[in-house]
Formats: sequence, structure tokens, C-alpha cells
Amino acid sequence: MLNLYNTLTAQVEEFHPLENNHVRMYVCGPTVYDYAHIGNFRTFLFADLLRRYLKFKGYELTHVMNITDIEDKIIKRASEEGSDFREFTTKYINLFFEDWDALGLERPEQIIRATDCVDDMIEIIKRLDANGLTYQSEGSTYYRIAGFDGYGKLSKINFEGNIAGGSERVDADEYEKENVRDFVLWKAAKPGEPSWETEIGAGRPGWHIECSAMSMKALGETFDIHAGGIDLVFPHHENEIAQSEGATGKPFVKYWVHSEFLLAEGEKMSKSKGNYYTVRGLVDQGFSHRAIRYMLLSAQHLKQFNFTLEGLRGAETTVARLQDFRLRLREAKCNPGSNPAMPVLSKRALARFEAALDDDLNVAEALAAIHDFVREVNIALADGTIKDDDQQEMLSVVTKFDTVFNIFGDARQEMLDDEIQALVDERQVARKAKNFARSDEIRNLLAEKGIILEDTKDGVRWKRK
RNA sequence: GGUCGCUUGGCCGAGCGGAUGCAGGCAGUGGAUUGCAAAUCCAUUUACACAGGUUCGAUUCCUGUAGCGACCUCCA
Repeated sequence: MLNLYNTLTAQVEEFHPLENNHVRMYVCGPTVYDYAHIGNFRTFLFADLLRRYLKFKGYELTHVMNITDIEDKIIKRASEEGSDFREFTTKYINLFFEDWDALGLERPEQIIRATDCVDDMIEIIKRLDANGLTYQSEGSTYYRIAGFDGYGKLSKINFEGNIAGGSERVDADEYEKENVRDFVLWKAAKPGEPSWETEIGAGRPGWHIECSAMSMKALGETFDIHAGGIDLVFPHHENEIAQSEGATGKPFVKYWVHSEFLLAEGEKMSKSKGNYYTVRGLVDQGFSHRAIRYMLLSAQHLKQFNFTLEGLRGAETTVARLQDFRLRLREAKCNPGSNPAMPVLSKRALARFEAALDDDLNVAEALAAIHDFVREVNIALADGTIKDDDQQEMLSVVTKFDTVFNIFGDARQEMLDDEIQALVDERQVARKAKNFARSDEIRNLLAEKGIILEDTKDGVRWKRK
């Protein structure tokens, strides 16, 4: 049984889908005005892990993600570039999914652009209006939070002792509002900005309305899981609840799950501090996507996690070890038959793996189960105690682990080109003849070409640096 | 100003009131293995921020201090 910490109830709860075996999940996606950074991807990788684990548990899944493609920064940057905002955002959406795919995330069943759902937003605003939860001011439409009883139930903010704008992040662009915490649903059109002609006037969507519209359109008025970064709890998700429940009168989401912030070199990532990392920036430095994936997944989502380059170097080694392991296991020449000790070993590893992830996605413990399994199988491979049938079973265990983590890499062995193969063969001949001078010479030569050799009892193996 | 979280060995990170594992990974060191390597395996170095308190016993609970971080309408 999967247990998850639910921000709404502030406790760990057993997960039960609302509808039989079908899980409906919504994840707040990117705002596309720049390259995504690794902090963004921590959240998406967390959602990917949850997604994959739900499927591992046998649930059917409908996972929806939005793309925010209309917003102040987008408008500003697009106009600085002199491009249409739609073209501008399309460019960054494509770049975003290049990173997404390279990091081995599965695509959600539906990906929706905010600007493709303007009609749905208007419908919700009209319903809110009918329920007396909106008011107009200077051409914009606002949400009146005083009219919604449950306001604050997610973030549990004590509004009494709080100073609106106390965070120094004051919005300079203030409109006339009845209450400082009221938020805009529909912003009045301004000259030079994109806008839509609608029943409630010309304008563009507020930040929060898109997620209510898209999630309910794709998943229904009540669904199972809503995920996102911790910073979205307030005000974004609080306001989504106000909008959705204010419109429908039904509970919006059963389980709210949030991932904590990623720190870099011990501090909040920021461009000015020089600890700001993008996926492609790290790849340019020679790091692999798989190591980045491993690293960002290696700490539980409710913990702040400190990203360091040293740690990433370590992840690189770890991930190479896992890939080596899978390859070695696949290629091992085992004797026929089976060893009854082996299934015991894999059952124990899988049980530990699942128990760990059931415990609010304790990835550290799940990875420990994987690493211990790898070591135990390495020993069995060296001893020759692993037989043909076991080999297949062990490989399928690895595959099971990997459906959730996707960190072992591709076990397919590519072919060497003829010239290199000839060198490898020549070296084998030299070794048989105990001509080690020539043998080492060839090994060094291949190393320069980026080919690392391993002499094993089953023959020579090679891999690329 | 209000609310909250974290602090574990060189680094990243689990975990628990003491009885058979002071996880796991990375780095280092020593060893096994290897023609030598690589890979693998084995061993291993003052670990639980600081000061009090509760307890027979605390790294694990409580209080305070310090540092770091989060939210209080840009933010994953």
C-alpha cells in the first residue's frame, strides 16, 4: 500500500484512487520563457517517479501537465525579441522537451497549453460569477476570497499575523482590489499585449485560472493527485482550490503532493550567485543525462536537497556501475539449471524496494535495495553460483527496478568498427602468446580512442569511456 | 514582523530511544583477484551542529543557541 504525505491534511495517508484502479494526476508544468533549470526538473522527476511507481503498483494512469505560455515574463521577453509570444513559447517548449526526453521522463498522457484553453477558463469565471465570487475593477475580473470559506486550508497560513507583501516581493503592478489577497482571474487588455476577446471583456488569463480549467477539463471536477513544487502551495494551489471548488462546490483534489526545493552548493540557486545550473549546461560540461537524473532522484521529495558538482561526479560513477552491471549480467555465460538461493535473493530485494517506495517514496532506501542486490548478484556471478534460469530472473528484476527509476541505461551492446575489432583480436592473440608488451600497447592505443577493455573469465569486454 | 523545516563520518544522503547489521552511493586507504590493468569482491578511517533537560539509557523526545533554507501574491 502506497503512503503519501498530503499537504492538504498535513499527514501521511494511504493512497486510494477515487475511481477503482484508475489514477488521475495533474502536475503543474513549466512557464516557458527560458531554459528550464535542474530545480524545475527535480519537481518533474519527482512526478515522473510517482507516475512510474503508480504504474508499477498496477494502477492505470491519466497524467496531465499544463504549459504556461501566457504570462508577464513571457510577454516581456517575447516583445524584447520582437517575436510573437506564441512563436517565442513554442521555441522554449521544444527546448524543454528535448531536456525532458533526454532525462528519461515519460510523457504525460496529455500536455496542454494554457492559451488553448481560454474558453474553458471563461466558463469557470462565469460559474464563479454566478456564485457571487467575482467582481470587476478597471476592466479586470477578480476573485473575492472573502466569499470562499475554505480559503487557506491548503497552505494553513495564518492571515492574522501576516503582512501582505511582507516578503519584499511586492507586486508593483497593483490594481484596485477589495482585499489585498484577492487575485485576478482575468486581466484587462493592455495596448501591445496579447489579448482575447471574450464575454467577460478583452484581456488575458490570470496566473491561477489556467490550472483549474485544464485540470478539470482533462480529469474531471474531482481527481486524485495534484503535484508541483513547494513554492506553489501558496498562492497558486490555494487559489486553484478557491477557483475550482468555488465554481463546482465539489472537492477539487484528494491528494496534494509537493516537492521541496533544490539547493545548489548549499544555497538557493540564483544566476547572480553563479550556482545556477541548466540541464544543457551540465551536459556541455560532460555530464550525462542519466547521472543528472540519478542525482535529482536520489533524495526524497520532501527534503531539500543539496546539488553539488562533486555529487554529480559521484552519480556519474554510480550510474556507470549500474549500466556495467546490467551488461555483465546479460552477457554472463551461466551453467544450465537454477539455484534455489537466487530467487530468495531477488524476492528480498524487490520486497525491500517496494516497501521503501510505499513509505512515502523513500527513494534512498529503495536505491539501497538496488545497490545491495547488485553487489549480491556480482558475488554470485563471480562464484558461478548463478545459473541460466536465475540469470533471466535476475535480469527481469533489474528491469522492474528500472521501470520506476530508469537509471540502468541501455544494455544493448553496439558493434565495434572493423579496425578496432581487429586490434582487439590481435591483442587476444598476443596475450595468448604472452606477448604482454604488444598486448599493453594495443590496450593503450584503444584507450586513446576511448575504448576501455576488461579481461574477464568469459573473454574480453569493452566499453566506451 | 508572522509561520515552518533542516543541521549525520572527506562529500551526498537513510535511519532509530538501548538488545544480530552505527543503511546506501561517491571519494581515500589496505587487501583479494589479474601477466599488468579494468571490472568485481573484502576490510577500513573521531558520524550524528552546540548547550541544557527528560530517561536506567538519546544521534533518535523536549527547551534554548547558532547556521542554512522555505512561505507570507515572480519562483519548481
